[in-house]
Amino acid sequence: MPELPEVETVRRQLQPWLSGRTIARVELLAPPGPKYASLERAAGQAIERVDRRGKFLLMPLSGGDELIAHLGMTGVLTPGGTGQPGKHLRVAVDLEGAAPNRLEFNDPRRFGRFLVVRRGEYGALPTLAALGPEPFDESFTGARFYQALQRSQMAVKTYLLSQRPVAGVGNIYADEALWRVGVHPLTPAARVKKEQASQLLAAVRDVLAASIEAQGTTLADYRTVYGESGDYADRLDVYGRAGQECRRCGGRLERLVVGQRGTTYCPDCQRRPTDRRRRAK
DNA sequence: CGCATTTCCTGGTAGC
DNA sequence: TGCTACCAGGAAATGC
Repeated sequence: MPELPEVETVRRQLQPWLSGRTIARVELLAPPGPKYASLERAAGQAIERVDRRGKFLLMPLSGGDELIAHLGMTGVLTPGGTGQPGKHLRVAVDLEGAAPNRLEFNDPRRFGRFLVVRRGEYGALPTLAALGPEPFDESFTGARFYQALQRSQMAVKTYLLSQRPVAGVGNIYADEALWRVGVHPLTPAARVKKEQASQLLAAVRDVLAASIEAQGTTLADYRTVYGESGDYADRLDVYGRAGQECRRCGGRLERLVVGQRGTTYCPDCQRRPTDRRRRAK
């Protein structure tokens, strides 16, 4: 499922092809709705560039609008124009100029979004409006991350998934980063120590950077713009490995549910924070 | 406002 | 083989 590394991979591939291109028309094949709002406004505007914030692709348009794509779980962007439209084609963007001159958005599960807003006006996208810092922003320090964590009593994993303390971390990389620093996913965010917070931010950066280098993690649906799989799945230490052995201590990885999300962790490396109510054994 | 819960959606798969 | 039941989950909507 596309998280920051997968979206960044797609961005890097789209950028040289799409930037500067003028949109001739946009065809909406999905039922109209807020997930596909205002697409008709894009016609006649040029795509200035392809940016990314967290898991959102942001394409500022020359007429003062902005085209926003979120891949959800199963969204795939591909240069189209070949063959018949697929069963799950939701949006097709026709471009002026030489082929390939069509961008297709396929999304079997329809969790994705593909819409136009006035530039910078993210009222329809509250998560984007309240998005935390980009993890690779150099002015984003461990101290600032610690301050952000201090503001919430939520389980640290759930808080990471909210996109508020840092942008772009999803279920896979949250589990990976927490395992790397030995923090239990249910630890209240505000109880993460200052030193741990710095280590956690460093771990988030390391795992995201390594995955970007591998062009992301393909478990099922994610593909790059050119249809390739991401190779990071082979390097996952915890996600999807419940019941297998921990690569650090050799113990058995366990699965639990945190904030309605499947979570894998090592009960030996990631100790639960002290619970005062726990009875003596 | 903060946080928990529910909803959206369908391919894949386990079980019979 | 074909059927049902259930699971996966990012973000928004809803509830308290």
